[in-house]
Amino acid sequence: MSKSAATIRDIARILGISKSTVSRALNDHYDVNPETARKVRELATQIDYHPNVLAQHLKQQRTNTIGVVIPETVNRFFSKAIGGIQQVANSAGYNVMICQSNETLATEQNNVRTLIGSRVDGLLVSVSRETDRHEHLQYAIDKEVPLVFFDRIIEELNASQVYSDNYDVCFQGTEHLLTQGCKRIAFIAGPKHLYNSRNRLNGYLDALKKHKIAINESLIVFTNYHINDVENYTRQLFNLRQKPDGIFAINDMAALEIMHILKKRGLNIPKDVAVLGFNNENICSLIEPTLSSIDHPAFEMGVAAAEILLKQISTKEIFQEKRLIKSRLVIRESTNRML
Amino acid sequence: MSKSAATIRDIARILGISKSTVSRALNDHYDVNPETARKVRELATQIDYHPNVLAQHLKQQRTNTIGVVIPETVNRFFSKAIGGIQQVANSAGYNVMICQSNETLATEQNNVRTLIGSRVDGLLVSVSRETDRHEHLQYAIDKEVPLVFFDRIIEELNASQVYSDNYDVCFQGTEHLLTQGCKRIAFIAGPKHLYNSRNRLNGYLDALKKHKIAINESLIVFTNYHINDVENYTRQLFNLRQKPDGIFAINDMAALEIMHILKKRGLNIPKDVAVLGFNNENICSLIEPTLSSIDHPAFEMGVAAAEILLKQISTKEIFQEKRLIKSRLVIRESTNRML
DNA sequence: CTCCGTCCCGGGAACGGTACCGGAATTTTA
DNA sequence: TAAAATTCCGGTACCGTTCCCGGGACGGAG
Repeated sequence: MSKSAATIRDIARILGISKSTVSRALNDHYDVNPETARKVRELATQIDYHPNVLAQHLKQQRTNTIGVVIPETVNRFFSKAIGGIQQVANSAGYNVMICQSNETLATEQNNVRTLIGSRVDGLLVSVSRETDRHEHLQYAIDKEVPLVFFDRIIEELNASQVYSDNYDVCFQGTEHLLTQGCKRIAFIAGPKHLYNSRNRLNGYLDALKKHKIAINESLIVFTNYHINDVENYTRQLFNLRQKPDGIFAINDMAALEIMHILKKRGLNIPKDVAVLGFNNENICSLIEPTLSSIDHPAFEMGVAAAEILLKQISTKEIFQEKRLIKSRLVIRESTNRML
Repeated sequence: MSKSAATIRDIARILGISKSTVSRALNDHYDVNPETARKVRELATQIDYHPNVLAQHLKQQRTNTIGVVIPETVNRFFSKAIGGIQQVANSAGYNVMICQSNETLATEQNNVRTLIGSRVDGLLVSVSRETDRHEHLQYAIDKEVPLVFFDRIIEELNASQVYSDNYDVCFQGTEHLLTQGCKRIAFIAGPKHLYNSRNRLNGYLDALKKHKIAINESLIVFTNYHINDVENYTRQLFNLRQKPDGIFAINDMAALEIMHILKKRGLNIPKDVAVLGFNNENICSLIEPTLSSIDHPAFEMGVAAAEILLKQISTKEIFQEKRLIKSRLVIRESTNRML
């Protein structure tokens, strides 16, 4: 026993029956005497038998595992989404294999390849900020590996997607800043080639248009989600002749750093500058002033993505489902000038 | 081609050679004509052949995968550690399978079982806050699955461990608060049965002893890392006749919430109450006052744990290595009364 | 008594690789 | 020129399952 695990043929040998019978007994199939089935099961627990899943997977050509490719787990949005994914997957008897692209295209390509190589039953992908091409994802589709994008989607590809209404909520957030009296709203945007970034920016732009505010290119900053840029572009923005009186930031951490810098400059938030974040982290309600933000439901998106993927796997059909998970504007002190 | 992937025997059939030769060619073994090897490789890329890793794993009785069990990915300490683990693992050609226990013993037991069932080559574990028994981990040891604990270790078990000097750094942190003039330091501790919690608490207690400060039980709070307790115990602490003038919190989020509550009560930090956090999140330097904290090197611990595990796997030896990763006290405004 | 159906069970072929071993063909050495 | 060594290759067993298929035993119906 000790070293190498017990196999089905050990049970067969000890009981003096064939391994086919043991297999049937263990999988409670028909065509097996209840008495022998009982003996098999008894012996199995006794000698601590556990089926070799590798062999099972090889035989039945599926792994009961879904692969997840995300930019990075330290990003709270994604770590929350993983929670949702795992909840759904585990309760359906699936394992989850997580790969981080570290926000680079090259490792994302690697991840997809190795996951497909590991014969995962399906793929959940949120692309890196660098991903401006997608042969690797097309490859998965060609191989007929079920694929669902979530949050950072590639709209051109024929795959299911779970997305949020970035356009609407940014429109709404910008409008909120306008109603607070902001005239010069800076927008900290993400990389241009990302679908989400474009939608968010368009929401901002259209809100300005609706309210007949001229668009000022110098108030729009394109970042790469790098935290260390923040100081630079904040300085630039506030060296303008026409300084911003409102900022819509790409995420809460950036918003916090911006607020920190502005406070050091002696500016009052929200009186002098209103600041709006994105993601609605816990911290938003713990700082001073409390930070208005966009609630971006990560867990729910993970749940939805996993559900769609599992449906796709079980039905073996290749369909394209698009599910919208709504975001929500949460107003706190940092944009509330009415207090 | 289309549906089912190309196999080694497809190549053999097309080239009119045996599959053994193909196998040798692909694994560039000796005993194969360079010319045939070239033809094999050529055809392999041409028909997009990729070895079936399941079959390989089954044959060679190893999976090139390490299993990781952590409480939860939303905890930034662990998501950072995952980064370190994956860096080491991937560059050594290993895959990583991550499971979350969600801080419960039951799912931790499940995780360990399924990972062992999946025949991972080794296990990296940081136990849940509930884990007060460890048959499931002993089981891994009995099965001779290499096992390395990190951060949240079980000292009684005969396995390698990567830990940090919780005792020292808490001693140091407490002493720092004392030198700032604090007389009544509250300590927000973790669950008593966790090794780390005990060490931290002991560091605090011994620092008080060294400075001949009487220990006041009502200043010690045992929590479960639940954020929602914070308001309760903060209220309790400040309803005491002898209110604390210093707080050593279990993590930065708790510290932030405490500061938030105290500020609403009109208390000045650090003058009235000095606050010390734990983990040294980015946010520490972005809030007001900036938060002193303990730098707890998550990434490095992940790296160290993975390194030890891989060494253990490759040498096939069962040894017990204990590696200390030093933490560091980072002093900022929230505990600096000298300004 | 034969025939047929039901209930169990075993043999063996897969799944897709790897590796040992033996042997044929060719080259080197005595 | 015969013997030995080298080079290259194929056959086959095996990893641990699942599953199809064939068949023996037994009972009831004709």
